[in-house]
Amino acid sequence: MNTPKTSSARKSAPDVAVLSPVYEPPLSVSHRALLLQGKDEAFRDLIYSMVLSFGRLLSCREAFGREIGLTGSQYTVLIGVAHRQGSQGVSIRALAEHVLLASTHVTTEVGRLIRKGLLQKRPNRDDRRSVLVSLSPRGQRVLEGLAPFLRQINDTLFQDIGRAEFDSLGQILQRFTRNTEAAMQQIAPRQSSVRGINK
Amino acid sequence: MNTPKTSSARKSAPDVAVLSPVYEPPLSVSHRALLLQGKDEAFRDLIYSMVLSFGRLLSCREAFGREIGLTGSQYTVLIGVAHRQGSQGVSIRALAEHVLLASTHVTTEVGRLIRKGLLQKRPNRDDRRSVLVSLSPRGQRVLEGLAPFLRQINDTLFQDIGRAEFDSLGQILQRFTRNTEAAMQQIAPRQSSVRGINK
DNA sequence: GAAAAATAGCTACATTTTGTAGCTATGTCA
DNA sequence: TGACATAGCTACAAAATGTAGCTATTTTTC
Repeated sequence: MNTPKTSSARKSAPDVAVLSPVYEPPLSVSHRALLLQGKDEAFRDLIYSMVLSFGRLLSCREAFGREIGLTGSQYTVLIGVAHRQGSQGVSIRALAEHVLLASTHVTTEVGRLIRKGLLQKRPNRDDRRSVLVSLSPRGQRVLEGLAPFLRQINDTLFQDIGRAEFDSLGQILQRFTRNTEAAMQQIAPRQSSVRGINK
Repeated sequence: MNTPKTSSARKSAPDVAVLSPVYEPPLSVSHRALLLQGKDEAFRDLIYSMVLSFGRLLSCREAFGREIGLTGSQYTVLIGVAHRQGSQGVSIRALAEHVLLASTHVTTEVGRLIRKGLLQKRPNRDDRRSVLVSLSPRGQRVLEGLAPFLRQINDTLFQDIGRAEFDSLGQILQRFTRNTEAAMQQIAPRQSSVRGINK
């Protein structure tokens, strides 16, 4: 008969019909350090944790916003202004780069936050195309009031993580971030705009 | 005069009008290990890298989809089926949990992928409410064709990261993910639905 | 075994986020 | 001066996300 003695001798189709073989998708990486016994499961688990925890970070952001009656990206813009306004205010473009949103959306969210009385805007004398955005007194008070909740959640996010792990996470992530930038360039000719590389 | 000799002696308002002091937003964490010289900058940088690089991961996902004529979440559903169909297929609910999308959206995306000829669906005999989704032969071929591009990008993402860093990143992220879950509970009474905790 | 409750999936719709095009005003550079 | 670049704005389109309500089936409970 033509049944091979060992399965390793078999090369292509099995010689008996297998009713429902488990489908095996192609490997998603080839980098050796990411493969355990030729399987990419650990790699996919890692990506999964990243996507999962990333989404939850955004959920926290939404919660911060909701706490003061804002959407997630409105909160992002508000806190972005707080950190970037310096002494004079921040331009729309600089703010957009900081909060990783397209400048066109920053324009509209800033408008909404002004209507809510949380931000203020004034012309930039050095460049009359530009405007300088800053917190209104009420915006400052609102952020002060939110801070305890913010700290509570952020502390929870790192509750059992010490300085050593914090530092090493920072280092690895710094490298990883550089790599994502390289990846963006490899997919760039295939697409026009990419998160974190707003025009 | 009442000007103190040292600035540390000053407690509240300065005694000369400061024209444009730089605004200092409240600290965003209190956890000691995350504060350097009382500043939370390193913490905020870390969160920033996470949001940036994880967002770029989603951009990669979109690029994978675009490569085969799909949107980001359509690709996510397709590859999710590939990894979960096993020998029989996967239910909508199980798939939804795996890909971190609401089951209602999985239903519609699966429908679109069937219309594109990439997936197939059949009734589940053990539970006639349920359906079993699996790749069509064409779906399998499409994923095979995409795999080289997929591996190229994923290799880039980890290009200079060795096994040791890969492992430690995995460990830290595992802990971090648990913490995000705790954070979700703390914001839960304040909001109804949260990414990664689909009902 | 029948009624009540839970579950799987589907459709439809609203909201939010994100992408993109086109416009004005101002600044920069050859 | 004229060509081009930049800052910001408005409006619209596409995609992602949240939610409500419905049917069919299964499980639970009395």
